[in-house]
Order: sequence, then C-alpha cells, then structure tokens
Amino acid sequence: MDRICIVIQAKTTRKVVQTLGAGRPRSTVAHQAILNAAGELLDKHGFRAVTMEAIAARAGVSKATIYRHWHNKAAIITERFLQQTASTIGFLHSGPVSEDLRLQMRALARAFSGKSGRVIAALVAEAQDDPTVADALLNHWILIRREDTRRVLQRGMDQGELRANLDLNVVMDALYGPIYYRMLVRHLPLNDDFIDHLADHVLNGLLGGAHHPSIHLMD
Amino acid sequence: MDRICIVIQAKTTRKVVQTLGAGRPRSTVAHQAILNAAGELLDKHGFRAVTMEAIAARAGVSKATIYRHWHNKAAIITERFLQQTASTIGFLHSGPVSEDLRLQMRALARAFSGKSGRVIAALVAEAQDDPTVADALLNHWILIRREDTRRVLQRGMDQGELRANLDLNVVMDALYGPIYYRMLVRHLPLNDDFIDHLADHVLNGLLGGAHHPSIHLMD
Amino acid sequence: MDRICIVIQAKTTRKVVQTLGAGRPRSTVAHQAILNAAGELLDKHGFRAVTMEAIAARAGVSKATIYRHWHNKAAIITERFLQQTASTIGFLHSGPVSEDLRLQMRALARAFSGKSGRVIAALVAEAQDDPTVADALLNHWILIRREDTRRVLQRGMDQGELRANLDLNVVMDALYGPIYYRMLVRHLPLNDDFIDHLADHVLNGLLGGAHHPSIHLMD
Amino acid sequence: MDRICIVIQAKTTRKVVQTLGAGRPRSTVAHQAILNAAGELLDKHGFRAVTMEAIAARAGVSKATIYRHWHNKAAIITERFLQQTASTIGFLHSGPVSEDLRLQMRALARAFSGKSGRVIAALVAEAQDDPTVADALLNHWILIRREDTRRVLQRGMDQGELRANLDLNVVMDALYGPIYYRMLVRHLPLNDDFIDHLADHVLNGLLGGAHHPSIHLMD
DNA sequence: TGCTAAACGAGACGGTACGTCAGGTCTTGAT
DNA sequence: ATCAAGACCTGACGTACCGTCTCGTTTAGCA
Repeated sequence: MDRICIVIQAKTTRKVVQTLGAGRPRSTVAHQAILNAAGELLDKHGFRAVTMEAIAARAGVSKATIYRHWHNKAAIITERFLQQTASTIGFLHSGPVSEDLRLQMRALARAFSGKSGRVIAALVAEAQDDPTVADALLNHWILIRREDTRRVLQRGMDQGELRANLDLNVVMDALYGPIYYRMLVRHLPLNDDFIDHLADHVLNGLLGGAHHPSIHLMD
Repeated sequence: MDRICIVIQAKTTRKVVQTLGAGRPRSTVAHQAILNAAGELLDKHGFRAVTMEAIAARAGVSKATIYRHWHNKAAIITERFLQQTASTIGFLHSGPVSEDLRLQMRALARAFSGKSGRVIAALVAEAQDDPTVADALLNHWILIRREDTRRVLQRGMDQGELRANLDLNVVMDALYGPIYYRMLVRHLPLNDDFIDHLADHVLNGLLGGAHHPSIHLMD
Repeated sequence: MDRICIVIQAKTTRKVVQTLGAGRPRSTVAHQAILNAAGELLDKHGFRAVTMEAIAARAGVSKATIYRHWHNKAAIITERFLQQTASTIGFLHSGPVSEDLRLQMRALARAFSGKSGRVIAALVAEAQDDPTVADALLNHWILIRREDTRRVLQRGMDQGELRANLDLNVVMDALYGPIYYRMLVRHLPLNDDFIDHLADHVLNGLLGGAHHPSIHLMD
Repeated sequence: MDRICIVIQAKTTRKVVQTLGAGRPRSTVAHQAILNAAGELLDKHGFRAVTMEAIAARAGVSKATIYRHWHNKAAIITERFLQQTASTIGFLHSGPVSEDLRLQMRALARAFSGKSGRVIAALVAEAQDDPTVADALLNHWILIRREDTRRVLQRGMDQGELRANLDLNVVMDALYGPIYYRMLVRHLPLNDDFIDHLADHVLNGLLGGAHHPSIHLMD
C-alpha cells in the first residue's frame, strides 16, 4: 500500500509528518481547540497561566495529544501568533517609500498595542531561554518581515528617495527596533503619534545646522 | 523605648525594612553570597539553571534566607545586574554631543554583548510576566539611564548641534531601541560597526536629495 | 458512554476511586513499594525516619505518587500494619472460652512485643492528632478485633462459663486495655507471664473471702 | 567567689541550674506565661498547634527564652500537666479498699475526660517517639500514681478484702489499663458508669458457676 | 551608685520536610 | 494510529518549624 506523506508547514517547529493510509487521522478539531485554548489563556490570564495542563484542560484534550502536534509550548504560541497576526501588517506599496514605511509601522504598532503585543512579547521572552523558540521567532517572523521591508527600502534607494549609501540592516533596526523596545519595556505608549515622530526623526535625521557634517557621515 | 527604623534602599524591590534596635541583623555575607551565586549560575549555565534551590546550595544558604532578603528570583538578578553593570556605561560629557552619544552607545553595546547581555535579556524576559520585575527594571535601569541621556541631548539642542524641535523621548528610543532589539532578537551582531552605522543613520537621517522635505518634517 | 466506577476498598482512608475505562491504571508495583519502604523505615530507623521524602526515595517513587495513593503518612502505615498483622492473632475457637481468650491475648501480646508494637503504638500516637488516623485505626483494627472477641465472650455467657450479667464492652476493655497500656507506657514487660496473671486476675476477680459480696455486684 | 547552686526540681527534664550570685534571674513571669501559652494552645487548637514558635508568640517571649527554661516541647507540656492535674486525683483512704479504688478511678476518668485527657494523650503519643518524654511521663506520673495505688491494694490484701496471692503490678494494670485504653482509642465514653462496671467486673471476676475453678487459678 | 553578668525580645541563620505544581512520558481501553 | 484520561518520575516551588545564633536592652545583686 502506498502512503502519501504531506509536509504541512515545512520549516516550522511544528511536528508535521502527517501520514495518510494507516491509523486514525489527526483531529483538526483538537488542533484548533488547542490553539484557541492557548490563545485565550494568554489573552485572559497572561503567560504564567499558559501551562500545558491548562491548555489540555481548556481544550478538552489530553497532554499527549498536544505533544503529538507540537513539541513545545512556544511552538503553539508561535503558530497561534502567526495565524492571527501575520496578515494584518503588510505594506501598501503604493506611495512614496517614507509614507509606505510610516503606514506599515503604524499597523505594526497597533498590532503590538493589542493582544498580539502580549504574544510577541511572550515569544521574545521565551526565546531568551529556549533556542527553538528563538529559531522559530527569527525564521518565521522577524526575517520574513525584514525581507518585505528590505524590498521597500531598496526601492527607496533605487529611486533616490533614500540616501544611496545606507546599510539596510541598520536602517531596519533603526525603524523597527524602537517599536519592539517600547513594546517590551513599556516605558511609554506605542501609539500613532510615537510612530509619526519616530519616522520623522529617523528619516530626516537629528542634526541641526551647527554640527560638523563631515564627521561620521559615512561614504 | 522608641525605635529607629531606617529604610535602606527605598525604591527597589528588595525587602529593606531593616529595623535597628531589635533582632539579629541581616547577614551581609549571606546577602552577597546569594548575589554571587545567582550571578555565577546565570553566567555559567544560563537562566534555566538559576533556581532558588541551586542558588541556595551554591551560596551555602537556606532558601528561607533568600526569601527573607528578596521576594523574587528576578529581584536578585536585578540587584546583581545593577551592582555590576551600572557603573560601566556612563557618558564622557567631553566632546560634541554626537560623539558622546556614539561612544556611550558603544559602551552599552559592548556590555550587552557580554554577560550583562544575558542578564538584561533575562530581566526583560521576566518582566513580561512579572510586574515587580518590570517595575524594578524600569525604575532602576531604564529611566535612570534615560535621565542621563536626556541631559546630553538637551545640551545638544541648546547648543544647536541637534535640531530644536526634537521629541527627546522619541530620540532616545531611536538611538537605544535598536540596541535592545539586536540584543533580544539576536538576528545580527551587536558590534562597534553596527553602532557607528546606527549613529550615523539616525543622526544624519535616511533621506536623499529626491525626497519631499516639506512632508512630515515636524514643526 | 457510561463509565463503571468501582470502589475497591470502600471504608478505608485509602484513596480508592479507581475508574475503569479511562486513564492509566494505578501501579500496584509502586503501591507495594511504598508500603514496603514505609515499613522498612519504621522497622529499622523508627517513626522519626518515616518521612514522605524518605519513603519516596527508598521506594523509587515520586512524592506525588504517594499522595495520589494516600493522603496521609499515617494511612500508609495503617495499611501496612493491617496487611501484615491482622492475620496473626485470631482465635482458635476450640476450647473453654477462658482458654481461648488467654491464648489469643498471648498472641496479641507477642505481636505487640515485636515490630507490630512499634507500628500500633505509632498509630495510636498519630491518632491523637489526626482524626483520619483515629478513624482508620478504630474501624479497621479495634472494632474488627472486638467483634471477634465479642462472639467468643457471648459463647462463654451462653454456655454459663461466664457470668450472665456482664457488660461485654467493659469486659473487652478489662482484658485488652491492660495490654495496650503496657505496650504504650512500657512500664513493665508484655510477656506470657503477664498475660497469664492478667487473665487469671480478671476472670477470677480480685476479692478475697473477707469482702462484702453484696456490694457492687451488679444485677 | 562562692556560688550557691540550687537544684529546683531535681528529677525532671526541666533545666534547673539556677545560679545565685550573678546575672539577671530567670523571669518567673516568662516561665508561667510559656506554660499557660502552651496549655491554651493545646486546649484550643490541639497538639499540632503547639509549636515552639506559636508558644513564643502567644507568651510574648523569645524562643531562646523557652529553650533556656526547658530543652523539650514535651517537657513544657509535662510540667503544665503535672502542675494542673496531679492534685486532683488522690485517694480518700477512708473506706473499704474496693470503694476507695472505685472513687479514685472515677476521679481519674473524669480528669481524662476533660482537657487533661488531651494533654496526657498528647504526652503518651509524644512518648512513643521521644525517650525523654517517655521517661518523664513514667517517672513523674505513672510510677508516682502507682506507688499510691500499691499502698491501697496492699492494705486490701493485708486486711483480707483482696485475695492474698495477687500480683499487684498486674492488678494495677487491670484497673487502670482500661481507662487509658478508652482515653487513647476513644471507642467508647469514659464515664462513671464505665468505671463502676469495670470495677465490678475486675473485682468480682468474670466467671460464672459452670467453669472449672481449678484451671489457672494461680496459687 | 555604679558594675557586671546573665536573662530578655527580637528575629536572622542553616536545615529538613512539607504538600503542590508543571513538565514531559507512558499506559490503558476506546474510536 | 490517534484519542481522552490519567498515572508516572523529576525537579522546583514557597512555607513552616526546628534549634541555634547574634544583636541591643533590661535587671538584679555585688562592689
């Protein structure tokens, strides 16, 4: 008997080898119930409450089933996060680069101000301890967004809207680092006003007329 | 008989109500042994290894003594971090503001690249769950540094080296946010080269000659 | 789907609600290992050494498993005691009642002189603090023995060997109370000689020829 | 300098070396406060609540002071028990021996039915673990009472009211063992009615007319 | 009257054990 | 083969008392 093996989501931390042709199939009901349970627990009671036992109880599922679908608590949260957040923060690719950037940064900040902020914060936190989470976060979130952004920035450089000698990795850190910073440290609110000032300050620079432009203006 | 109660370190998370005039005084030897044990565990084996039991065992101290001095694991790490890191990253206040900033950002990046990076990352992570850690981190680290930085920036504005209409909170986020971002996400190295590019890009702005300066240049 | 719930050992302090049809069954190996570990600790090192941690370590079992099977340290000891002692002290039901009693009292005294004495003493001690132990001891040891004894005594009354107007509860206390007394207070040895004298004195009475038999001889 | 050392209560477990001639004398207030605190805790909350910390707190005394006066928790309870119970249960020495015994047994049973029962039960329990308590209990309570009782019984034998060939140790166990038994096991009430039946049954014997008097009637 | 030495309260100290919780794995019978 | 249920071992949690100790403070008798 031939068996067809379908890899569902190849590069993630999720266990995926779904084999057709023998045995009872994985319950998609259970799968989604677990994601929802984890998400609800995180939203309502914080990361501390997201235990495997609590997820299992709330989802009406056994712990073994959870481990059959993911090997990590963080993998669940990652999947949940990607599922509900990824689509909401794309670029418009329709105006001047500076404007595209500003609007997309606003969208990200809005997402981070809501429940997604809790989730991504929890993921960054967990990544400090757990290399698999760090890996998932990096590959399935950070780097994917950065590719998008890099394309926009490259367009800006090609069209002359941006300086020609920019290090795009640094530019992306300069634009998005402050957003993550406010989300994680919570010293000040993460609102549209902040984004607008941030975009202005970084795009236009901080220097006034009295500085020595020759110093450190990289070639 | 009146008793004099001296609050030693008023605003921290550390339990501090040390009362003079009654009872055996807290052992400073035990206190420091605990801090060292926690620090060593964190440095050598990572945050996962920093358990109360391990700290107690390594410090030659009972768990009850630890809880008598701090109510949190994170409070210990916070104190340890502040004790060994705080002094290493001040400003020189000696040259042009842009240069002062750049050098201090380098010092911070270097600290974050070493063991202090592990610690501050662990603290930021813990702060996502634990409001007391968030509080300690904010009040005893973040805001204190920002006051220093704010003075430097103000000097730059006063002397005309920096634009007059900057929002200093946003400026600080733009300068330091990227450093925390790289430290926490670890997508790219946190070296002097990054700092130099970052300082350049933010100070001079990203825009080239073809942009519309009137738009979004805030008044 | 209906589930059949079988209560295995209904009246003891042991947690017993073993449900068929779901979940991994309790490990009888672990159960017995715990009983043996507790018994060995008690026999070799005394009651002080019988800690939950020591039992768990010696049985190669986690503390949580112990608490899953019993809610009390004393419940473990009770079960162990009943398991190994109960069968050794029955009646012969073969001769005159006075003789049956004497032989069974000897058997009890011998059991109490050995390790069982340590155990039952520990249980009586624990029962002073812990109502659940008191309950288990009363229902699974004391009252069960007393039913046996009551039948023997009743036979003696029916056959005229014993006085007809005895209060059997008091008789049992008069016969067995002194045995428990010596076991617990240990002021004098608990040997066959004591049992023989005790049986003689209680059966024949203490009074000599010079007393006034009318007084206090209850009707 | 000569010091006069007075041993206050020579044979008990209490620490007694009170030295006159230097230093602050022991506080009798603290001493009694500790005894009262221990007694109240035992009476109101059971033996479990009688911790050194609770005694110290309730007595308004430091733990060190307690340990300066006694080295055992049980020593405190013993002293408290002897202080308040010992005097209430003497013999009258005024009537027939059987009557004297019966009345004194009633007095003991009454004491054991009240708070003293809790205390003596706790002491017997503690004695199972702690040899020093066993020793104190035996020497300062059990054996002292037994001396009194032995004199009464000897009078009965001398006067012919009791059989001449009794083993008085066994007689005392037969009379008092059942009382301790009911106090400790609590299977049946410890009231005057029980005492009267007990005295009757033991004094007059259990046997009826149909038994073989030659058997086991010791010479 | 002032000295001295022990007792005092307070409470920190190193320990041991407690009972609970979560993690990740394994074992049932049923689907 | 997967499912729900739930037992299993491991290891850490935070707490409670233990008996000892170190403080600064009485407090009595001797000098």
